[in-house]
Amino acid sequence: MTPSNTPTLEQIAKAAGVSRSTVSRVINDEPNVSDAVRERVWRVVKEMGYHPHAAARSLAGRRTKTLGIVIPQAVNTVFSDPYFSRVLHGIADAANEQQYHMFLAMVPPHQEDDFYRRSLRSQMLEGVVIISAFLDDALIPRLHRDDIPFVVIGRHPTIPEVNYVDVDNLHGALMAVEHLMRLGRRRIATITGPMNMVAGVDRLEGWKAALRRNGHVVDETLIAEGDFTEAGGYLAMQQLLQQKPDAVFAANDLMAIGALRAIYEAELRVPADIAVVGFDDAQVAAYSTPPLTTVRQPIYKLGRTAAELLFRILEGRTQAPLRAILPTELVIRASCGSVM
Amino acid sequence: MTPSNTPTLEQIAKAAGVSRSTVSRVINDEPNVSDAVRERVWRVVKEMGYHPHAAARSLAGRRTKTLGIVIPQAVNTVFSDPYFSRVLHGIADAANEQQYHMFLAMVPPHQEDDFYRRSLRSQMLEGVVIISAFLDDALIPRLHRDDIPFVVIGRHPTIPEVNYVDVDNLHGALMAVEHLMRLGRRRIATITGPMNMVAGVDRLEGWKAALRRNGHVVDETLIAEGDFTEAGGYLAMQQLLQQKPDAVFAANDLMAIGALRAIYEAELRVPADIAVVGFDDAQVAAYSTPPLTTVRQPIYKLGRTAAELLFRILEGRTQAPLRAILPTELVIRASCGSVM
DNA sequence: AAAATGTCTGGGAGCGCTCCCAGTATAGCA
DNA sequence: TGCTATACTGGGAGCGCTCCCAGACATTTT
Repeated sequence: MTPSNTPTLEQIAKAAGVSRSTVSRVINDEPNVSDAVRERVWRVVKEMGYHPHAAARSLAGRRTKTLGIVIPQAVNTVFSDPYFSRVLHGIADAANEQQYHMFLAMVPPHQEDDFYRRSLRSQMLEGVVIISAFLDDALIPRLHRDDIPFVVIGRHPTIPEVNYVDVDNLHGALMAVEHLMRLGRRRIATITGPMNMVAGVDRLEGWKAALRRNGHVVDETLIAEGDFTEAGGYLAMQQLLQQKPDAVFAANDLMAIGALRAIYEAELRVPADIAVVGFDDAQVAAYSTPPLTTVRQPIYKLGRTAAELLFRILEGRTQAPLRAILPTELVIRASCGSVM
Repeated sequence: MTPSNTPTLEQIAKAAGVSRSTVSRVINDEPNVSDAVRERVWRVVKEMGYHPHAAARSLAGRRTKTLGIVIPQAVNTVFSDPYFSRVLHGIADAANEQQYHMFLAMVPPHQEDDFYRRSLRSQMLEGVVIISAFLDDALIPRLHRDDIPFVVIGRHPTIPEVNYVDVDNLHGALMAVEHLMRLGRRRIATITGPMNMVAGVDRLEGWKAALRRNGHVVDETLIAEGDFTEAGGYLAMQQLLQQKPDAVFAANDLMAIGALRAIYEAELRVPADIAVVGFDDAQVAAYSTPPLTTVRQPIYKLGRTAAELLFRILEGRTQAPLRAILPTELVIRASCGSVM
């Protein structure tokens, strides 16, 4: 399939009048080759269009210079933002800097097992970045058991040795809710994410923490579970409207936009009657009516940092579980009522 | 790094009391192995936790069972929709069905060359899917020259032998514009995409075709070039407002949303004063105010079809340039004025 | 002066598989 | 009964590299 006229090391060696070993040294930039030889070899390499054969390399040496990226496909449908592109972008930039290749696995539900054997155990990957916020992901305990180096994007609450990168969901949510309090809101409801995702759980915790810290009681009737989709936010808001809240914190922007829709249909105004705050600072947030106050998370950085941690693990420069928590930032627009 | 206690074929063979060849036959589901032996080997394979070594396999055989996905990073920033996730999703599903692995390359601008050598020529990839709508992509002529099988997502106008998948941009745009005409609009402007992307060019052609087919003259002052971003759409619309159009066709939804913003700032109403139609049916389209009439394109299918074409090429079942044009569909919402 | 160090080069061994060919046993047919 | 077709099984060769060790030579040290 691929051009079979690709020359091998041996052929280059012959053409340059040196040995296989010397050519290998040259193309790998190793020392102990005279300048004259080095130059001659490079010339022949260019002329003959030599490209090292990846499989041969990783069979002989042990390095594949490849990292895996695992995305459970179910997650994909939940984050229907440019979330993935941006995370991948971050990983890609880090990988490129280290001359690493990226192997992408979008794992269909209930096929983790098959996939695991085919891809992860084939020694094709030096390490893995998992984009997953599912709490019950089966892959994580497995990778951990099999000693395959990996970093998860999204905190892992149950296995303490897991290396992960996450944003400070709790603090971000807390900031958002306290902002609403400062603006005089009293009955602050929340639309949560799915409870099998850390992001969902942690943002709810942030909402609760804000209430407690400010002497409010946590009123369970002001909590409605959503699923990170617009439709879910809409339904959750309809339910919450019966509790007559004067503000709502949605665990992501898409649900906040669904909430806006429900509020308008009930003929209430935002922010006059109900203030709305989202999470993510997705593109839509800036263009909704009114523009959404939201908690921005550094998605690109999340990907980049995950890859960087993985490289540190691969270089063996560290033993301890590695983790990074990136900061979030409150972006104030019109929907919370502080800008009219 | 990866568990080095992974057994090899030879070790399995010894443990099962058979030869290397027999084990190879068993794990590859080849015929000519007695049921008793087959079963015994499988048992030992499971017990010892054998997993074939990918690099060894592809060095010995010639198949890597891996396809590459190339995304010029610049494109990524232009399509800031879930576009990529969905395309990847489509490719992933097709790849999974064929037990193929996916190799992801997000190529930074001006690094095509380096990347090309490292990844594409290393015989790691059996074929490549290119997600690229840039007309001047340097990779395409190169792959073509080097005889590496590939399929491009997005029509390629200059090299006739290129295999590609695209949506019917021209017809989609034409439908949208004719829809506006049927609603009585007379001065229909357009905000184009970048002119170095086929999607941009073809959608503009569709707008022109609709005008011509219906006896209008093509008024160049009703054309403003955008860049597929919200901000670009906003600026283009501001410019177009001076021509007093009664409708505008934007080459994607994000620009349409930017146009809405410009129109509101000029204190005009949509659709009463100006009707707006977008392209893509991105998620935002349904939630803008008013909801956007738009041309839906089957993004998931685009990815899936590209992979399927590639597999057909790899199987050698075809010689001729392979291409597929997928249909678009007009989604009517409020912004065009036919639903009030 | 000989010995010790350092620089450069070549070739053997082997990574873990697949492919091919040569066997051996069993069945099928004259 | 022989002889050929057929089902299995084993082992050599080799994919294109990297790693390691040994040798040739130049340079420094005692």
